[in-house]
Amino acid sequence: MDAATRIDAMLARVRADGGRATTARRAILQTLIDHHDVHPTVEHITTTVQANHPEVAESTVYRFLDELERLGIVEHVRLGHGPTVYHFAEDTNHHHLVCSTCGRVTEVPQRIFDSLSKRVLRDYAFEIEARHFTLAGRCQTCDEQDSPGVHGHSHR
Amino acid sequence: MDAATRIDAMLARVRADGGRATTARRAILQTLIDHHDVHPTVEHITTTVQANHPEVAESTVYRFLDELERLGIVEHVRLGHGPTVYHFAEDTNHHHLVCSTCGRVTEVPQRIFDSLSKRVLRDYAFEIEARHFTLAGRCQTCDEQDSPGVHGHSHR
DNA sequence: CTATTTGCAAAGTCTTTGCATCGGT
DNA sequence: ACCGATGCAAAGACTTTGCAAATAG
Repeated sequence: MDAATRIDAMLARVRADGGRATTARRAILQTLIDHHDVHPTVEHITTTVQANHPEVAESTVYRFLDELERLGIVEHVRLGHGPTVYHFAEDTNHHHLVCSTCGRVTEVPQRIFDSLSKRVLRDYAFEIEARHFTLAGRCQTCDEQDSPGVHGHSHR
Repeated sequence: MDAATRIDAMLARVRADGGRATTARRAILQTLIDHHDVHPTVEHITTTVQANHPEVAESTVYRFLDELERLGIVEHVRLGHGPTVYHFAEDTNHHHLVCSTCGRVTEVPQRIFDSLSKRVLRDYAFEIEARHFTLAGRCQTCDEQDSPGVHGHSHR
């Protein structure tokens, strides 16, 4: 499915909810698609959109992302100390490992979590929200870089 | 180990790092101990401390928590849209399931995550930081309350 | 005594909101 | 035309920082 088609499909859901398909919204969705691999922030999205549509305001991005989240199209995660990052929720068949040193995102399939989810549901009567399976850690590259040091103070 | 002893032990680590044991710091640690089950925010901690020490400023709490985190004594988590919450890092043998509806925290033992961690390390060369194993979801009580609705919009 | 810590206030960062105007349907 | 969306600016929530005074060691 190409980007234009995906955008139309998502805007169809927006309209089904009483929302409208505007230029700014198309551009925001385009940016989300183009940068889906970097978990963009609102600032990142706004700057990118403004390259072609200089008038688009940050508040528009915030408001549309809220709406997309309400519709279940995107999710947000707040890692570390920085601003919130957004990504599509539709990618329901995989989750993310975010390296807390280099920020690289590794995708892992949902099935990795299946047995854990089942066990927690059975033993603790708690249904984990799959979309919050974003886990922090260290990728191999960063781990090798300063493995001599044991503490790994990052001092933010 | 009683609270006074735990506080002394933690202040000993602070002093070993060149820090000092002050009244405000004792009160903050006492509050962290008393409220360890609710993942307190800075505001929560400050208000509690101020009951006995009205002069203690919020900035003091922020600064001391930063230091405790740097020393590996506490960790922070940012869930949903609200402020950062803090908890002891020492509780290394369990993790938290936080209900996104009622906020209740369920503790689960570390071993639940062991096989997942190993698998991710082996297959993806990624070492998950155990302390970020806080997972969101729905507890049974909340799940039963509005199970008829399928979507469960929470509107933040 | 000296270096760290504190309270206070100001500044900073990220996010939300009010409102007149604009634009999609 | 109608009602939702937008830009802008202001306000809000949370956090950090500067600095002189206070205090631990």
